[in-house]
Amino acid sequence: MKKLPDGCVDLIFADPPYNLQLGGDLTRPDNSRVDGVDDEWDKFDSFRAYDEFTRNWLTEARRILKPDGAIWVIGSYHNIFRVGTAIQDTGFWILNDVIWRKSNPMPNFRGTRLTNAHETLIWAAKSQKSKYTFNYRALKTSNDDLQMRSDWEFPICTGSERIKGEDGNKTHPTQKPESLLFRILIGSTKPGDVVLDPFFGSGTTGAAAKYLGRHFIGLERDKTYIKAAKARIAKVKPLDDESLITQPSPKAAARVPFGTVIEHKLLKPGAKLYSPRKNHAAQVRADGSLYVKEGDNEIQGSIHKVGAAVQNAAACNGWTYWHYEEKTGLKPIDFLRDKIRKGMAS
Amino acid sequence: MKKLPDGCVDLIFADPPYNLQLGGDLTRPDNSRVDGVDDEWDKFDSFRAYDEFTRNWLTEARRILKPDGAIWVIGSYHNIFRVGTAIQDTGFWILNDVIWRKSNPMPNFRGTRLTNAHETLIWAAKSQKSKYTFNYRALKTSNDDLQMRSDWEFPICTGSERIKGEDGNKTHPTQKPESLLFRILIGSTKPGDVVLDPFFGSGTTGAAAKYLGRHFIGLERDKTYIKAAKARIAKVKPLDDESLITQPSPKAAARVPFGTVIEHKLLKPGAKLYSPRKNHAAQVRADGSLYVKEGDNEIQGSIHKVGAAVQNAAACNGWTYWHYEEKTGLKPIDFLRDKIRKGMAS
DNA sequence: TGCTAGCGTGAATCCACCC
DNA sequence: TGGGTGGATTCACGCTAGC
Repeated sequence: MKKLPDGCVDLIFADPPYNLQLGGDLTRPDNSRVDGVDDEWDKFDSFRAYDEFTRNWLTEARRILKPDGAIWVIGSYHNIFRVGTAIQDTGFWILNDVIWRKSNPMPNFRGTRLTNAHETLIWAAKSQKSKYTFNYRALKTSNDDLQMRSDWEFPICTGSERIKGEDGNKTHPTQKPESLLFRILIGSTKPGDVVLDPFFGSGTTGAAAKYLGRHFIGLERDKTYIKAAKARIAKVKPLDDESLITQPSPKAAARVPFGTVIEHKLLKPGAKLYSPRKNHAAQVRADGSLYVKEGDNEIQGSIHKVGAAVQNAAACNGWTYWHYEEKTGLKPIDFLRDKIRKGMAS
Repeated sequence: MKKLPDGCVDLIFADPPYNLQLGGDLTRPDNSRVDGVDDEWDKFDSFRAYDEFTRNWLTEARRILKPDGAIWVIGSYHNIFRVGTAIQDTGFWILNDVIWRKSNPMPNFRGTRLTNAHETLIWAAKSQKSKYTFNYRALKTSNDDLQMRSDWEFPICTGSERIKGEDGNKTHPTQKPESLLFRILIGSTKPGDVVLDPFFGSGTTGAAAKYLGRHFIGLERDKTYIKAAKARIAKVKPLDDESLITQPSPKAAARVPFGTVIEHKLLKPGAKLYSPRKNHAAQVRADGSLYVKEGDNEIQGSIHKVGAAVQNAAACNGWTYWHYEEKTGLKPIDFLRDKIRKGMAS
């Protein structure tokens, strides 16, 4: 990185080590072992050591950037706050933080915390005065003519996109999806721009850059990664100039869990719900569970579980089974979900 | 804040200011006045002052927390990286970062950046050792029986919930939605817990806490805000106790050793237990141990140890692994434990 | 060839209590 | 306080084997 001249690249994308601090082994409920990140390159002695590492590469990165250049950095809660602080301290000007919402994250197997379902990206210009590249129209068009938001949904990198060695194991533990890099490059570079990735890894940045007609420089220490990245990028066929348009992904209806209905106060805790024929009644609790007492039998759980239990059925769609009382009669709680979907609830 | 004693609150929710006007003119370390023309110095001093402010209140917050207490802090990219770094440096242990996805964010009118459609929350325990409160079941139930993720969608605070002055203008610039606080309190406090909000503002924390049967302490300098918050909270009607019961964790249930099942004669010594696919069989002994003989291999021990051994697994939950035979087919012995817990066994 | 059930796996700071 | 043990704990999706 030190060998590169001042002001020679338009954009930097960086996926630095996250400084994860994992304990012992983690197993899934089926006793299989989770293959975590235990590589040497992710080990730092302290926050201070990580901060020094971060400031060093960010300072070099800023030197190499053109005056109107910009940087993207990705991370998780383990490191992103330290990276963000260093970005501000080294003179970059933050433009947005962007959330990559994973459509298929790994669950929290022990039920000890929330499912870690996102990663954070920081987009920053070299300085407050930089006239950074932002292809507003392109992103808006690809988003069904709505302004592109700061939260992006993509699946994690799996299947045939994921690079595997001869042994069938993943070559790189943290390969990023190309779709993520596509959007970044489409939104913040022009064709012909030079993109630098100082933590090249499996070469996702290079593959996306070549595909989209951008030049790239990739820096990487590990020879296995370099070899895999070279082979991968060699296979990429650049798009012709006219095809550099992204396709919007059709979105399914937003999922609205029952707890949301209570959080919106469309139903209050303590409210009564009824089965269609009113032969079963349940009480709503603050946490979004239902409670039924019939004789000596007490049941509690989700609207679906409790609905199934009172009917002695294997499964039940609580949204259509449970009803609330209105002047005009019973209405299914699905009606309330619909209100939220349509934005009719404040 | 300095007046509160050590270790007196269970949870802290903080929405710190991120404007850099912290009162008084900024001065350099050498006491010379900051010249507004010198951007770099200005920026540096601003960040330094903000960091000092942040570290001060976080240190006090940590002192006031009980050993097993936790903190939530909300912010945007202007300040959250500095806050997150300070949280780590003052000894808190980050549990999750959570994204509040705004369903109706303010658009970016000039089209110069992405629509800023989210804010970031950090959830951290007082220390790595803290046994923080996490109502896993409650959140999972309210999320239609799926683990709660780290990205939450709520609308911004508008309409009748938004507090307005006599002039019709909003009283507080960044009033948070009660639904957000609702989920935080349901997920990470118990009824009767004490919640502190050191930047009380319009009192959303107090309103949600009172509604959910939690005590609260609110700190605020601005008299207008105090008055508005008091009036607001006075109107809140607390929920009744029954609605506040949340889905209990199985861990909280009384422990029933396997021997008890035999003592209750729900299983007799000598009875046979089977694995789910009936490929392993074990014999129940009077002392509550199991015995398995497969070829020359003899295994004995607890239901868990023997279950793990026959599967060659590191661990096993014997209650769900071993089944007994009934007319209708195999049933897990967990069913018998449930009978005892419910007092249905003689 | 087509469909399905079952298996594998992903940047993870992943247990609690008793003695 | 450290070791032993009871026993709680998973979502989405791609691939494969089998019918």
